[in-house]
Amino acid sequence: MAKTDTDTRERIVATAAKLFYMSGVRAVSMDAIAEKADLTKRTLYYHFRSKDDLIAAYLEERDHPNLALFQRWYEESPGTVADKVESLFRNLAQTARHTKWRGCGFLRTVAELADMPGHPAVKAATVHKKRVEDWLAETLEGPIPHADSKILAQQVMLLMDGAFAAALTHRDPRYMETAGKAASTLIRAAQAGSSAA
Amino acid sequence: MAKTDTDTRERIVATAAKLFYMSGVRAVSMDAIAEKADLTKRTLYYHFRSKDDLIAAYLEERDHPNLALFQRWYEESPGTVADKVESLFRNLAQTARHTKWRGCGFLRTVAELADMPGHPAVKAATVHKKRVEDWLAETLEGPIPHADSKILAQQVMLLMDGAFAAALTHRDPRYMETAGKAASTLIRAAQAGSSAA
DNA sequence: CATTGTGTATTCATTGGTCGGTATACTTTT
DNA sequence: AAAAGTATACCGACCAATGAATACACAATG
Repeated sequence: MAKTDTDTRERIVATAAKLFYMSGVRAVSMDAIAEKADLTKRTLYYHFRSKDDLIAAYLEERDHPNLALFQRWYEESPGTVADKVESLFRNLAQTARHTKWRGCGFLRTVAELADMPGHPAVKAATVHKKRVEDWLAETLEGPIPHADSKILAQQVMLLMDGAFAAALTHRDPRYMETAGKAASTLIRAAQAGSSAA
Repeated sequence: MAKTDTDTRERIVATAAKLFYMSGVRAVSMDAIAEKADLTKRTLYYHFRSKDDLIAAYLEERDHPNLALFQRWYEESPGTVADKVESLFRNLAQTARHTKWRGCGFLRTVAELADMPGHPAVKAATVHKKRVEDWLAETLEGPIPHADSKILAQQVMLLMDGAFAAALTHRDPRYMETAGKAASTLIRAAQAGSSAA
C-alpha cells in the first residue's frame, strides 16, 4: 500500500482529536490512540515523530473549520453587527449543551501546556485565536467608524474565551448567552461613542 | 511527635501548589512533590489518601487568599465602582507580568480535568469562581439600582476568565487591561441604562 | 527489488499507590 | 514511678501498570 497515506494520517488525527478533546492531551496515551484508530503504535510513529507533533497536528487541523463555522454563524444571522455577534454566542451556547462538549480545545491545550510556551500546539492555538480576533476586527471595522475596532474585537474575544471557561467551570451554557449580551452591549456602546465624538 | 502535624501537611500542600500551578496537575507526579517537599511518598500518602485529594487541597487552600486579594485591591483603589473594578484588572495585569505567572490555577485545573466533572478539585474551582462572582454582585448592588447586578457580576467574571485565558494564550498581560476597560464600560452602561429607565 | 507502510515485540523510565517497619510521645496499667 | 501499651508521624523498598518511543521484520506496490 504505497499509496497516498493521507487516509491513515487523517484517521489518526481524527481519532487523536476526539480523544485529546474529550480527556485532555496529557491524559491520552499513544496506546489509547492506536487502539481506537485500530492500528499499532508503530504506525503512529511512522506518521508522527512524537506525541507532541500529533497534539500540534490536532489543533492545526481544527483551526480552519472552527473559524469557518464562526463565520457561517455570523453571516447567516440577520440584524446589526451587534445582533450577529450575539447570535454567534447563542450558537456557541447551543453546542455547549451537547453531552460531549468539553469547552474550547485550544484553550484547554494551552492551559495544559502552560509550562511549554514554545510547544508547537501552543503556537497553533495562539495563531488560531489571533485569526478569529483578526476576523472579528475586520468585520467590525465597517460599522464602527473611528472607534478602535481592534480593541473591540479583543473585548469580544475576551468574552468568548471567558464564556468557554465559565460555561465549562459551572457546566452552564447560559454563561455563553450572558457573554453574548455583554458583547452586543460593548459594540453598541462603541457605536454610540464614536457617533457622539 | 504525636503533636499536631499541620506543619508537614501545610508544607506538602504548599509544595504541591507550586508544582501544580507551574506545570499542571497531571504533569506533576507524587514522586516529584515528595522530592521537592523533602520527604518520602509514604508520608504524602499518610496525609492524603490520593493524588486527587491533594489536588483538591491545593485549590481549596487557594480559595480564601485569592478572594481576599481581590477584595483588598478593590477596596484600596479610589474612584467609582467602575474605576475600582478597572483597577482590579490592572492589578491582575501586574501579576501577569511575573515570570512565574501561569494564568489562573483554578481554570487551568478545570481545563485539565474537564472529563471528570465530579472531581473534588473541579468542585473547589467552581465554588471559588462562584464566590468571587457573588462578591462582585454584592459589591455592584449598591451603585447599580434596578439593573440586574448579578448579570453584571457575571459579565465581569466572564471578562476576568477571558483575560486569564487570553493573557496566557498570547503571553500578553495587556489583554487584562483591555478586559478591565470593557468591564468598566459595561458597568457604566448599566448605570446609565437603569437611570434612564 | 527498493521504497512505503504496517505489525510484533520490546525497552526502559515513570506512575500512582502499598507493605512492613521504626521512632517518638502520650496514656494506661501495675 | 516504672513498665507496657497505643497512637502518631515518618521512612526505605517495592509493585503492577502504564508511559513514550524503538528495533526488527515483513508485506505490498510500482
